[in-house]
Amino acid sequence: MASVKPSVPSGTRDFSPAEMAKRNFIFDTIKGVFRKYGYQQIETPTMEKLSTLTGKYGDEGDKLIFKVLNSGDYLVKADVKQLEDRNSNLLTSSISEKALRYDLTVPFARYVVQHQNEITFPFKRFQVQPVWRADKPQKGRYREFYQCDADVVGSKSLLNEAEFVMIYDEALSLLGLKDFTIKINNRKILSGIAQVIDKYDSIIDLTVAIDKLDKIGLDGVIKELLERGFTEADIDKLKPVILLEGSNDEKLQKLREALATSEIGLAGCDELETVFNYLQYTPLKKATLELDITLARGLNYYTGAIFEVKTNEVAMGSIGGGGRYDDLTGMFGLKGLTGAGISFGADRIYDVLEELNLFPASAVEGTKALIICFDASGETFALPLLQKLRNAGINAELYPAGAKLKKQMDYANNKQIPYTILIGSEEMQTGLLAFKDMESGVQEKLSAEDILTRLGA
RNA sequence: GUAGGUAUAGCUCAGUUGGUUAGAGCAUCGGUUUGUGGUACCGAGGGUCGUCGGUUCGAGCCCGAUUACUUACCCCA
Repeated sequence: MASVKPSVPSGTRDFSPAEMAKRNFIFDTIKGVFRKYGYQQIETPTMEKLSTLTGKYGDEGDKLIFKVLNSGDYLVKADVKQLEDRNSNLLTSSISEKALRYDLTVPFARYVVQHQNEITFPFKRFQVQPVWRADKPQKGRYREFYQCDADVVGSKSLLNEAEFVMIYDEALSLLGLKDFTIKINNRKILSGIAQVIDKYDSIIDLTVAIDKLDKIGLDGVIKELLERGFTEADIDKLKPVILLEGSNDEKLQKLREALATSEIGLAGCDELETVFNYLQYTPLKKATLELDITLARGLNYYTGAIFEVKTNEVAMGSIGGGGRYDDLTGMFGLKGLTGAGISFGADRIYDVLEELNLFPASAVEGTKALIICFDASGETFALPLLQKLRNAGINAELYPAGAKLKKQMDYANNKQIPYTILIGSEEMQTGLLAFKDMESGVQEKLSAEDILTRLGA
């Protein structure tokens, strides 16, 4: 049999022990903060019914859903006409009924509707699981990646929005970031702007264009707006709003003036002001909260607040985002439930922490002590000590089989084990073991009890 | 979907205008050293040069196709 060169599908990755330790540091920190704020963890299946997912992410999104082929002889049940026509799109529905989860929000909505009688509202849940997208991978963009979501359904209160800001602030501060900006905007303000220039129907084009301000600059935005059918007069009205400056309060003030004729726009201003007010009572640790009118985000289902988080320490896309979406569960037949949520981009946070060298040494909790025997006769002597170490909560190993010392030492070095305990005939006779600090090379004769003490037991 | 780039040892990559037997570093294994690792030295294993076809006396190198990977755009986290 020809051997196949081992590799993983593009856009997916293996994670080494060292990487997993760092990833778990991120996940554990974020989960801890979620729990602290009263969010409870759920998980949903890797696969959802295809019908649950289709139509929720727009036409582009539907194409990016990984479909799972039906079990058994799926072609028997395939639609003959579509098969002959080579019509992949239509054929899909007759050969695939399941698909990989595309995000955590839609499965969550399904969960809420399905379990509505068991849930006490407002329901605060968090979820940390991988999602899959059949996208073309590129830098910082994978076909399998993790989302860390916290959402609350069944509460219109803007306290939730304020709490999201606090969660971002606390979690990212705990991860070691020192300078990051939580950008906040409100979909209603964007609607108001579109209303004021009388282009309410073109709100998507409007937001897609101004969202790119920091990427392509004002001239680029103007060009894009012109291409999308906006007039010079529209743009003249837009400019002062897009280029707002000053403190959040000053921006709000100017916005109220600009949006005076738009009821919905003013409602958005009111909401933002309420959130800002709440946050006056809970000072932020490291985050800067910034009202950013150009923040639109691609997701069109946001109806109120919109969040995006960026680090100011390295050049990197957003490391978190979220917002409020009314009628989250409406697509599954449960009307009138509002939801709001945030998400942490764990993979990007990883890159940021790596670049800034912010992973603490404690994140890598490997073996602390390796017992090395000169020959197999030391093994039975070593076992009781090994158990004592482990009972004391010290990660410890006994090198299996009687390998040469060099090999055992190399093993300790490669695994970055800081201490070795050497056992030979002399040690077994005297009961004093060779305790070696692998970094300094210093070796001492210590009793088992002293070794336990030295290792902090 | 659009447009580029790359493909040679387990990994990272050299390889001259096309010319004998395919190169290095790292990694692995063994030895110098049978009670002591990191450093050093010596040695070994490991390749259908992505695949198929073409040009040529001769192709890792030139041409075409194909596949995989990768980068940017659209979009997204």
